[in-house]
Amino acid sequence: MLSLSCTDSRPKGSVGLEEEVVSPATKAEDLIESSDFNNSNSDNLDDSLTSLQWLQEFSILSASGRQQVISTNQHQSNLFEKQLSGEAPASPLAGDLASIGMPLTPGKPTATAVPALCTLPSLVAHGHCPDEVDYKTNPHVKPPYSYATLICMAMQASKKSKITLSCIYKWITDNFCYFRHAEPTWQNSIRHNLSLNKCFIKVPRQKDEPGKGGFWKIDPEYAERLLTGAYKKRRMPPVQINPVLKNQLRMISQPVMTTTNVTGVLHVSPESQQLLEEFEEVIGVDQNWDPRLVETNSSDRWSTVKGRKRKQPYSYRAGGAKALCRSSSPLLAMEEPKILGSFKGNFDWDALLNSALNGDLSLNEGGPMSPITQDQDLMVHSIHVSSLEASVSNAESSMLIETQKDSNVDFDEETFLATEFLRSPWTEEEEGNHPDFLCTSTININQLFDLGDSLSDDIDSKIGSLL
DNA sequence: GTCTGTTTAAGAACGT
DNA sequence: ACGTTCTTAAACAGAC
Repeated sequence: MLSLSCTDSRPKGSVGLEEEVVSPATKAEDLIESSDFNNSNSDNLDDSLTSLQWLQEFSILSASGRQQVISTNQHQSNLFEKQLSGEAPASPLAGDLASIGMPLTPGKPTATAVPALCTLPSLVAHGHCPDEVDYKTNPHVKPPYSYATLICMAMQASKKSKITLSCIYKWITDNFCYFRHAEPTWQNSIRHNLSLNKCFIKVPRQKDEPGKGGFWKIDPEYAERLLTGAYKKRRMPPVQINPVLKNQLRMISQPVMTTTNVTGVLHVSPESQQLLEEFEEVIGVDQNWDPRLVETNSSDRWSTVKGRKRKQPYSYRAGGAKALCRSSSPLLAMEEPKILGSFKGNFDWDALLNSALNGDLSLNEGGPMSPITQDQDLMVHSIHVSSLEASVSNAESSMLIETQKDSNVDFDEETFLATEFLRSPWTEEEEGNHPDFLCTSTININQLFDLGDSLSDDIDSKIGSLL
């Protein structure tokens, strides 16, 4: 059986960190030290179990057809029970499959009874579910993020206003195993993106600063522009198997069947929240920004480009098409905090949800942000869900529903993806303790539908009323 | 020589 | 069909 390591090999073009730049690893350590990343897996598991992210998936599925995701099997049931009882799986599924060279193609049927693992509702509806894949350890599948997004992620994770190219390389290779094994041509693409993408500004190195190259940061002017405009998104890049390993993947012949992922988890640790807020501060995000209040005339929105002179045979993100779907764009990454900012507002998500569901899915008696005791549980159509983070999940679940039903809001599922990433950038020091974004165990939505079609139809009808 | 940064070109994928 | 976004590849120049 194929077993691959992703810890040593680096592209020959890999570079080391410069001293003056705080490495992502260092910042990750800082984050770990100050955050609940120190929590045990079981803690994360608990969080995942308490999340109402399933509701988001539920709403998505209701809109797109639930049949595709409903399947039950004993394995899933057992896993679900284990999760409920606090017994975490020995290892993340994605990692397991990766360790045997199993190409994880999000959204495609796989043969084993793969539990529906998905903390990224954003991609579920589109057949992509990065959470099936632990990109940090899986060298086979190219992360479904654009290079610009990766750069933004690196910048954000660094918690610095500026970051060097080498630091970007470092962060990407540290956090995406694919790039450790890939040909270093991706670095060229990174540089290409930095040069051409208007989101990124080069900050020249001071004369007294040793080292090569300059620094890069996200253009605040561009970010500011985003405040008055909607983000533009693009498709999710197709799943790409690392060509270096492609041949090895052929060795794997066992067909696998997986259900489309229908569950998800959102965690917002206080530290991650702080990180996000710092990021917002850096890019000047208006905390009161409300996507619902933004007009959607994208052509006007993007008619003025930043004044920075730069020869650009073409420019990223200058277009005005109403592309709102799947992209992993830096704009998105910058836009998401704004969207989340609106979620931080006083909107009564609880009231919305409760009224929408006629009380049948009364998720939170105390409102989105009301404290919930450790032992307080949620009963969702007989599905017992402990509610450690029910408040947050509830708010965000409602959020999705709200935005989906509001046609004026170009809210995209991937917003959740990048947002969640920004909220919870993983750390490279926590190999065994995967941060909440990628490898969180989740509730199996199938359990929810075991209740029977009649009940599901009832739920569908209620959810449908929201859309 | 290596790294960094810019620029051009081509093509794929997707939306309109 | 066309435009946009994004990726990939390549060439080139300057800095270290």
